Formats: sequence, structure tokens, C-alpha cells
Amino acid sequence: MNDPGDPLEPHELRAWMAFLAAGHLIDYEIERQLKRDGGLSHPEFEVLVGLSLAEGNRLRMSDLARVVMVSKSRLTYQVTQLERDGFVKRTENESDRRSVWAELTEEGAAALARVRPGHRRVVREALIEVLAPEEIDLLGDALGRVAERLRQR
Amino acid sequence: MNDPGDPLEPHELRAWMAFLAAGHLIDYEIERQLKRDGGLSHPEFEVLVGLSLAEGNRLRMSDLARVVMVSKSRLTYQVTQLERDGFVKRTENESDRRSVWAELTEEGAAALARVRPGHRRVVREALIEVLAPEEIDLLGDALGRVAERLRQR
DNA sequence: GGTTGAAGATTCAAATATGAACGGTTTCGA
DNA sequence: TCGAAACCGTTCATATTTGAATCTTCAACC
Repeated sequence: MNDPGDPLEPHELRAWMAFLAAGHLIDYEIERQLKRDGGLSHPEFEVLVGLSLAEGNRLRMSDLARVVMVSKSRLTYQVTQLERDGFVKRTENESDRRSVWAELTEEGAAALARVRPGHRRVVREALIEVLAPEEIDLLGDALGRVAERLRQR
Repeated sequence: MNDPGDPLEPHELRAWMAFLAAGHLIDYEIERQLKRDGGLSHPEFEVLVGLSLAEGNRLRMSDLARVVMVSKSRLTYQVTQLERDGFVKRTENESDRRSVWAELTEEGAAALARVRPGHRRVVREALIEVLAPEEIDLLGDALGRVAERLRQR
């Protein structure tokens, strides 16, 4: 019968390869736009967005790492870079001295504002505008389920 | 009116974030599986797959770079690693001495065979099995269009 | 109260990625 | 047939990522 290690069906393979390719290509466009408009890398941008979405514009390092889906040591590096640029500030957490607050600064918020219109434009042009309205919702549903399922492991 | 730099609509944002998250998470699973089953990284695996799909199991470096969607210098590095492991062999191209053939070896094909069932299992469990049959096709159509559009730029 | 183990974050060395610059071919028009 | 321009791949210096080891603080348990 059908073993899960068997080759994918052609239409399954097509979906998988399209998913992979679209990911690579969109990432490339985003990287280019962020660099051009604000000298940010995609990981840096994601860190800033993560903070901007948080209560009080700050998160503990490990929570931020979870949100941005990045390893602890990688986040340490990124935040150090962002701190050097004045976009993020580290603060001690008095209620748990093991942890550290990473907080979005004014300059960080400004950098985000500077870069966001172009970012949205890329997402729109590369993804949203290419999809029919129903496809947008279906993509959100389907990939939302995929992500949710992988998160709980 | 609606400027392309304006915030995304909630359902658009949802689709975009799901796409991003699913990409990150699936990539993580794949990385883990490939490392575990065959000591390969995802980029290395993609190189081997690219070659296995080519006529005569070989491609010129720059064509391989295009197929795998990777920069020239990154590919040079990856192929050097794969050559060290005996999975790929470089050969001179007599009809155009600027270019170089990268060819999949027996050992490379064996490594691919060793790793592929687990890889497919990951793709199945993470993506395919979570989608309804119509969703698979629709995803392939939609993201296929997205990729195709980005390729021609 | 002291001890053990978990959680949080950083550090370090090694691996990988980036992008500009380079040297060797090929192409093609003057 | 010559020379400029394009193409191919690598190299090099720098930046980023990885994962194991480490250090500090906290929680729980006795």
C-alpha cells in the first residue's frame, strides 16, 4: 500500500515545490527591499516587528526567540547588532533576574516605520495580488493549520 | 484610497504570517531529519536533488545555482563540501572551458536514497496530510503562480 | 536552610553565507 | 582579427549562524 516514505504524487510534489520556491523567492525580494530602504536584514526586521507587537514594546529574550522562531544564540547576536544601531535596548528584569528585557527604542520604531511601507508593497506585489480573494483565505487557513500543528511538538 | 504601502487587511496579514511561519517550521523539521538520517544540510540536499533531476545527473555550476536558487559563491562552497564527502564530482566542460560540470556520484545518489524516505515522510506529515485534497492543488496553483511571477524579474 | 535540577541568557569555536573583486573564456561587432 | 563586453566560477574578507559549554538565578523538594 502507500508508505509515507514513497514518492509524492505529482500534484503533491507540485504543491511542495511551489511552496519551497515561493518561500525562497519572496525571501529574496524582502531581503533586498529591507536592505535598500533601511539597511535591515530580514531577521533583524522580524525582531523589531516582534517587539512592536508586544505589550510595552518589550519581551524577554527567550519569549522573543519563540515569537521570531530563532535560536537563543542567534537572537543574542541579532539583538546585540540592533542595540549597537540603537534600535533595541536591553534592560534588566527585576522580577526575574535570569531574564533580560529587549525593548524597542524610539529609533527602532522609526526604523520600522521607515521600512514598513516598502515591505508591505513587496508582500502585496509578490503574494497578495497574485492570489484570488478566496485563495488568500484558503492559504491562511491551510498554512495556519500547518504551522499550528508543527508548533505543538 | 488604498495605497500599496498601507497595512495589510487582517485576512491578508493572516495568510502572510501563516506562510512565513509554516516556512520556518517546516524548514526546521527538514533540517533535523536530514541531519539525523544522513548528515546532510537542507542546502546540500537541495543540491543533490537538483543534480539527480538533471540530464546525466550533472549541471553546470551556474545552472545548478539557478535551479537551487542560491548564489554562485554559496554554491561553490556547498559543492566543495559535497565533493569532500564524495557525493559530487567536478568535471571540466570541454565545449565551454569557462564552465564546470557538477555531477552526482554513486555515493551521492546513495546518500540521497538513504535520506529521501524520511524526507518525504516529513513533507507528508508536516504539509500534505494537513491539507484537504483540493487545498493541495490550490496551493500548488497559487504558489506556483507566485513563484513563476517572481522568477521573471 | 540546603541541595538539586531547570530556566534564562551569553560565550566561544567552528561552520556557513554574503558580496565584491578577480582571472580565465567566450562572444560579437567593428 | 581585434578589442570590449559578457559570462563562469572561484577567492577573499567579513558577517552571520550553529550548537555545545558555561554562568547565574530561580523553583521545588527534602
